[in-house]
Amino acid sequence: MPCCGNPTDAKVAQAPATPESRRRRAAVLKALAHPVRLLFVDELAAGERCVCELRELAGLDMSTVSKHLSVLKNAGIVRDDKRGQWVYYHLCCPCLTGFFACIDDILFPARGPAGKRTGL
Amino acid sequence: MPCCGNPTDAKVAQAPATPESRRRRAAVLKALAHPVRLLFVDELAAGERCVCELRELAGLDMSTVSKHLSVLKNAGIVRDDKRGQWVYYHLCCPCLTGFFACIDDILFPARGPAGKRTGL
DNA sequence: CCAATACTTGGCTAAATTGCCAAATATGCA
DNA sequence: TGCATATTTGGCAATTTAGCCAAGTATTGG
Repeated sequence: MPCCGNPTDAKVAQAPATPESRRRRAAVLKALAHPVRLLFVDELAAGERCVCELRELAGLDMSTVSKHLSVLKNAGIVRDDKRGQWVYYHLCCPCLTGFFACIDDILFPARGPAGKRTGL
Repeated sequence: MPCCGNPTDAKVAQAPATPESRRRRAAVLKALAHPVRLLFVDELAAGERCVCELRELAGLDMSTVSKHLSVLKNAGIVRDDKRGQWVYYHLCCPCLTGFFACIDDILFPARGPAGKRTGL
């Protein structure tokens, strides 16, 4: 069972958002809001990876990769697991696929004109 | 029918992400990644609102509110509709409720320890 | 123990973000 | 027309972000 269920189940009837819940949700969104971090999330959806694998995938400096991963970790999106010389990262929540389908509906609406937007 | 369907339907079996799709998804996430903009999205989920209503809700300068709305608009999340003296904003995509349920599963995992995270 | 590999942290710069104020634009009413 | 209200835009200061390099820590192999 995916952790998010589907939009018609009980999860959706959530408590009203509060300033605090919005602040925390914004923090998660902000952590995801970078192309390189989305790349890592995509990759980790297929299984755990060590930092050097992700470094090669992204083609960035190891320190940059490490900082991106710490952003994801602090947001609760991934966890790390040090085994010997390597640190392996994995996703905490498998729900992100449905999540991205939702974003893509904003990007590529199936129905009606999108209206004008810039720079997306 | 919600625009996003549920995680088990065809929407989820999407084309593999590309650098471009990640860039665009990141842009949507970034637009949502602010507490005030989440407040507006919550409010607009109940129906259209004019800028001055949102201004009062947020307690911010009108110019600040206008800029937040333009961020949401440029990301394709809301549209505006000028009627007389007022500009009304409304959500483009009703899928955001399920979307937030997914974020909340990261924030409040139902199963297992969350591991350490900071500053969320 | 020493060197190599894996990773993180600190520091720097350039760029982006957020909030406000002030000014410009648009609409409606008298 | 002329003023008030609604909204957007420009500009500024403070803060944050993203990338790199350099330096520090940890683990393995010889």
